[in-house]
Amino acid sequence: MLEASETMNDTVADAPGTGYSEVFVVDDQALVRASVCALLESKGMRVETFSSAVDCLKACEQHRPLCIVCDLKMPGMGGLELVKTLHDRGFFTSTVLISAHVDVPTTVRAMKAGMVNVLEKPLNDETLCECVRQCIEQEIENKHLEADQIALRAAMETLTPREKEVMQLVVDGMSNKNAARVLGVSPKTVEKHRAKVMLKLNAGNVQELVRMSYLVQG
Amino acid sequence: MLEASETMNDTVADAPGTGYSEVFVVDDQALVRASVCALLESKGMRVETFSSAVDCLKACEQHRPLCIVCDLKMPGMGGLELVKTLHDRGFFTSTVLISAHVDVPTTVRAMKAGMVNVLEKPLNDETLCECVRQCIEQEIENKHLEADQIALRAAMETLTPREKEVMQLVVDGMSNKNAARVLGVSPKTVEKHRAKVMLKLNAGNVQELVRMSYLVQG
DNA sequence: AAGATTATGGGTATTTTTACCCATATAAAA
DNA sequence: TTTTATATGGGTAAAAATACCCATAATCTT
Repeated sequence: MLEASETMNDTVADAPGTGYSEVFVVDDQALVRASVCALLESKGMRVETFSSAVDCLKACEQHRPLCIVCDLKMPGMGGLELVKTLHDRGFFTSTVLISAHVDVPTTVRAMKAGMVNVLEKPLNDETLCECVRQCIEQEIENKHLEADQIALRAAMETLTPREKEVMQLVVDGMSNKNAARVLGVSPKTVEKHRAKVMLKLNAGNVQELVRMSYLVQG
Repeated sequence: MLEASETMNDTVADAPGTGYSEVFVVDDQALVRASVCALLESKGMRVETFSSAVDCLKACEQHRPLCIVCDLKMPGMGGLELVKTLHDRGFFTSTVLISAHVDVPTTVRAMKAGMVNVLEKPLNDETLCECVRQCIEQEIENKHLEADQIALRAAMETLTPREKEVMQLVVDGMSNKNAARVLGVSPKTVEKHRAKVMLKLNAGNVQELVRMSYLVQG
């Protein structure tokens, strides 16, 4: 059984060794949940189980695992929609789909949706373990990069609407004078906003600002 | 002087209407080749067929199609190795895998190798056509992006070694004064090189320069 | 040998950016 | 109600970038 993870809701620090679950297992069948959980825990992984995709989504809001193992067909939201929803929210956690009777078109759709693997039931224990292990390894690699992105997004959130507008115009290469004309305000005001943006994002020059803008979006 | 009509094959202009084959069909069975070819040609596509992966590879050297339809199992090189080889050579042409008896693990491997779709034999005519049509559409989209990149790379090639150095320092956010100190030259010289870079790359401001730098590399 | 390219440097002037200072008005929060 | 955040604007001065002009020396090409 799982316990002790109710009072914590930090978003970044969930590498191995912090007490957080590394793997989320989502399946409507209690038997599958139990067996997969037991298997992974026997390999030393911290596992949390959910009986539905929505429960998993809620938990992901609080804490991101390093890997998600989910079923294709579940009452309500299925595995495919789960991954799509996570991706829409900016969570690109490696997800493995498991199911009985998977066909080729479904597999293709799953891979296109962003699944890293599709495994058929009955599950081969060794295959699943190896797959999850690889997911976790790769996910830890990505953590540092993502941490930078999260910090940057947080800093961006401190920008006021007007400051965001000015930032976009600056990133697009507009001079303060032209930006002022576009926004219908004095160049002095644009300078003020621009300076505030640089300060809040801790950017030393426009080049950094452009790079930051690229990092969070296209 | 240049003879444009003969040397334009390997770069940009092979969109529909130029007389080149849009689709390459690779299968060791003549019957499959013939039927797939007939089907696609009946939809107005220009098709070229190959009985082996190596023949297809050779043809790709001369001219890149907009889509490749290939079999999984063939004598010699199979469909998976074909795509991998193409990707290794920098050709990311959308490829569709067709085969009888495809299983889920193979499908996963194919998708990871970069296939855009996997279809089972016997083929559904409508499905295959739709799939190829989508590939072509997307590939044409990519052509323009790639064309931009190629043009940019060409422009970058016109930069002298020193200009490239200066450009990198500028993109990294260094002021002319600091760049001059790094290079051990006068700020005036850096200004000169910088101006030349902006002119040669047709960049209106530093922001554009940073974006260009991002477009060609990381 | 003549011309082009590359790399170097200076002078002058304008524009742009940045860093300080000053201020007011409005709406939301304490 | 006072404070805070947001958005607005001005003045001044230094720093940086840009746009022109001028030049020399080495190397490479024709």
